[in-house]
Amino acid sequence: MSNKNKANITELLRASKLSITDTRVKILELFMNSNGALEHSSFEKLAGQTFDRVTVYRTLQTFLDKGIIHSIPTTDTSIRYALCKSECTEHNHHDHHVHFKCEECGNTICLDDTDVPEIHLPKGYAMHNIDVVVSGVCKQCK
Amino acid sequence: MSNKNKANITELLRASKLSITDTRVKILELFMNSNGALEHSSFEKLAGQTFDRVTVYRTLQTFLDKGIIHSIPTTDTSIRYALCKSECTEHNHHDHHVHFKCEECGNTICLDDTDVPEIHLPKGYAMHNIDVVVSGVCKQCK
DNA sequence: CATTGTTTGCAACTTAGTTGCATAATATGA
DNA sequence: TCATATTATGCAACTAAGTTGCAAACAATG
Ligand SMILES: [Mn+2]
Ligand SMILES: [Mn+2]
Ligand SMILES: [Zn+2]
Ligand SMILES: [Zn+2]
Repeated sequence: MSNKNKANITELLRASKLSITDTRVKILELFMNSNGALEHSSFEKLAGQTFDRVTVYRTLQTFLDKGIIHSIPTTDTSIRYALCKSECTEHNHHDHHVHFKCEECGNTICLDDTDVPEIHLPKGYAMHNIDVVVSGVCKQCK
Repeated sequence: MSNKNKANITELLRASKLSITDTRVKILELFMNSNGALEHSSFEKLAGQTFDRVTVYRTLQTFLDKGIIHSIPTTDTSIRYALCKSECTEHNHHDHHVHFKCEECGNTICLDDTDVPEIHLPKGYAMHNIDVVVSGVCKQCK
């Protein structure tokens, strides 16, 4: 982990008015060093260090609340989490990108450059958020 | 439950080469009488009758395998299930519709007439399935 | 209606997620 | 830098979710 990233993390936490703790820094490092979305179990067995399950749950919830990470829906029992872009704030998320889950390697990634197309709901429905999850085979697994 | 629906259910099970059992019929009745997607807990505490949790899990899995129902992804721990349209078969699902989850009433419904728009993935990705889940406020809750 | 294969329910288990509370760590400002 | 107030963490104990093996019950078939 570079010093640059360490500084980023500190800044990110400060900007969200969160105190800078070991767990939070380590979990953010993990996010930054991974190129896919992470599921809950990834955090407990992290690099020698063990984090209490409860702390991980609470940390992820805090990050969600603050708009630091977003969650990606699944039909199995493993919700995934990924870092939000810097434009996301506590009350205004901008995660309008598509998520891709590879059926081969199981990896889930954010396709940041693939826009979510417009959806026209029937009359009477108010839209707050759209989640698009595409499954298939990824670049690497082809 | 009308006789017509009972006949439909029997036919549906037979078409999928599944034997006609109490649990399967009751769970399909529940689907047909509900206008939203159902989560797992809905099935256990059904109308006086109690179903074993294990049986419910196995029945839903069987229905998924046979293309009788489809699952709707969530970011909480309550995957929802809904009946497939008749065109769905074991190896060829046609669930290209949008799902809507109301943040007020919690209800999840299939917007059967709202098509999933085309998505253009980056080069190298093969698409098998698209899930679109919109959250917001539904007709009734407005 | 007897036989065969499938489905169910139970027990026992694993994994996931929650809550309360005492202790430890962080932020702040004197 | 240090004392204090505030917040985060870890532990214990719990509830909920999901899985597996196996014996008994049931449905399909001729
Ligand atoms: Mn994402
Ligand atoms: Mn649907
Ligand atoms: Zn892959
Ligand atoms: Zn509603």
